[in-house]
Formats: sequence, structure tokens, C-alpha cells
Amino acid sequence: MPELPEVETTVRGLAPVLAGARIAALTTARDGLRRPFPVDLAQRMTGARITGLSRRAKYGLIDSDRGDTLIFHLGMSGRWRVDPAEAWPHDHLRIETDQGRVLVLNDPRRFGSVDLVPTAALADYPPFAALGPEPLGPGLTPAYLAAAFDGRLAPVKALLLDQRIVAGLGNIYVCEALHRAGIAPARAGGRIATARLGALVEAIRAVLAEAIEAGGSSLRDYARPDGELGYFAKDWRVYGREGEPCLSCAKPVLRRAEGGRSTFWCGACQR
DNA sequence: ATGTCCACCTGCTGGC
DNA sequence: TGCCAGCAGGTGGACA
Repeated sequence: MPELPEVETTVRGLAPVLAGARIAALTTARDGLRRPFPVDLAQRMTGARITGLSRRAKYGLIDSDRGDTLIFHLGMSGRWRVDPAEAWPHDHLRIETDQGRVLVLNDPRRFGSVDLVPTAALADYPPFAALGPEPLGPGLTPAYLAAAFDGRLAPVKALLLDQRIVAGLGNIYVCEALHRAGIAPARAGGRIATARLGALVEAIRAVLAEAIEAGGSSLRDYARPDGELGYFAKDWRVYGREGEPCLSCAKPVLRRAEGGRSTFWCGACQR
């Protein structure tokens, strides 16, 4: 389920537990998730000190002082739990720090992944090879989108979900950004005026920034044990609101399923 | 190359 | 109450 804001919030929640700590133990409960875990994961991480945490697209990065970076992806249902009071089904990976803190990666659907790559060779990590710019970074501009969308007949929604064009957007935030920008999700990407792409860039940034802020707020609340990172309540303007009134014009929000995913939009506000 | 669909998994919900 | 279809926020590979 996690998109960029959820992963960002998760990383921010992991940082106080992991940064500067040494890994006392790393254990796995199965061979892997969507991919096998690295066979030497425990060997290479045990005893290592964590020097920093960061995020790229929907991936979380945990750097060790041994020159390795552990890269996790939460897939659709992954979450990190902090100092869990009890074991849950689908707890797949457990980290214990030298300060006695415990982190557990739980992922019922197992669409997530955990990999270990040399920090110096992050660019060679296959999932990173073709990633587009970070939506909150300097690379996402109206001119960039205009070039990326040029001549494309695919729906703008599909293009925004393509991680090679923009890295980190998922179904929810694409629906929300398109609504905020007043652009119909089915409109061909190459048929959007540059001025409207400017509105789209602003909408993407605003939607993500607000979600990260909401996640940060929930993070501050849960200094308690057995915390779940990255999941927080958020009110969507269109996502999940089929039939309910558009918050801009009160006409019912529409939903269409394509390729197994739902698109929510307002037929009146979005053109 | 581009656009579309499906598989990979488990869990939850709503309708019958 | 019980069963089952449908749905879920991701990625990547297959196909036309």
C-alpha cells in the first residue's frame, strides 16, 4: 500500500532506532519475499553499524559502515513494527540492535523485497537503473514533464504511475494530484498544455508534501512501543470516494477499473 | 518503443 | 451465520 509518503514516514520512524546503532542480530523467518533475501544478509549485517537512512522512490535505504546498503520495498502490504509486543503472522525479518531495540518487517502479501548492495554501486541496483526524478526534487518541472509526455498517447494516469517518468507516485497520489490539477486521468499525456503541466507539478508536490506532513504528525504521536511505521489516516479528495460528492463541485466522484486498478475522478472538474 | 494485461500473495469486505 | 466474489496503495514480465 505504501507510496512515497508512507515510505518517507517509515524511514523517518526507523532512523531514531537505527542510526548510529549496531546490528546485534538479523534473522529471517523465510527465504524471501517477492525475491529471495540475499543469502549472506545476516552475515553481512550482523555487527555492522548503521550510518544513515534515506529513501529513493518507494525504496528505503539503510547504510552500514561496512559499505553495504540494505534496500527494502514494502510492496502492497509491508510495514515495519518497532519493539513489537508480540509476534504476528507474516513477520518475515527481524533486526535487533545493540541498544535492545527490535524492528520487524511484516508483509502478508509478500510483494515487498529486501536486498543488499554495495553503497558505492547503488546506481547499478537494477530497480534504480531507470528510475525517473524524485517528484519532490528539482528534476520534476513542467518542461521535464512536457518532454517525457511528448507524443505519448497513453492516459496521463498511466504515465504518472510509470516509475521511469516520475519515481514514487502510486495509485492514490496520482488520482489525488490529477484531481487537484483538474486533469482527466484518461487524457493522453501528450495532449496536455504546458501550462496545465505546471499545475500538475504543483499538485503532485502539494499532495505528497501534505501526506508526508500528516505521516510526520502521526509519527510524533507514537512514541509508544509496538508502533507501526508508515500508516496514517488521510482524507482523500477523490480516492475511495466513488459516488460521494466531489469536494469542489459536489458532483458524484466516478470510479473506473482498468487493468485491475481503480481510478477515481470528477467528471466535471477534471478535463 | 508503446500500451495493456496479468501474475505474484493474503486478508478484508459486502452481498447473497 | 457462512460462503465467495471482488477488491486492495506495487512491480515486472508477457504480449500485440
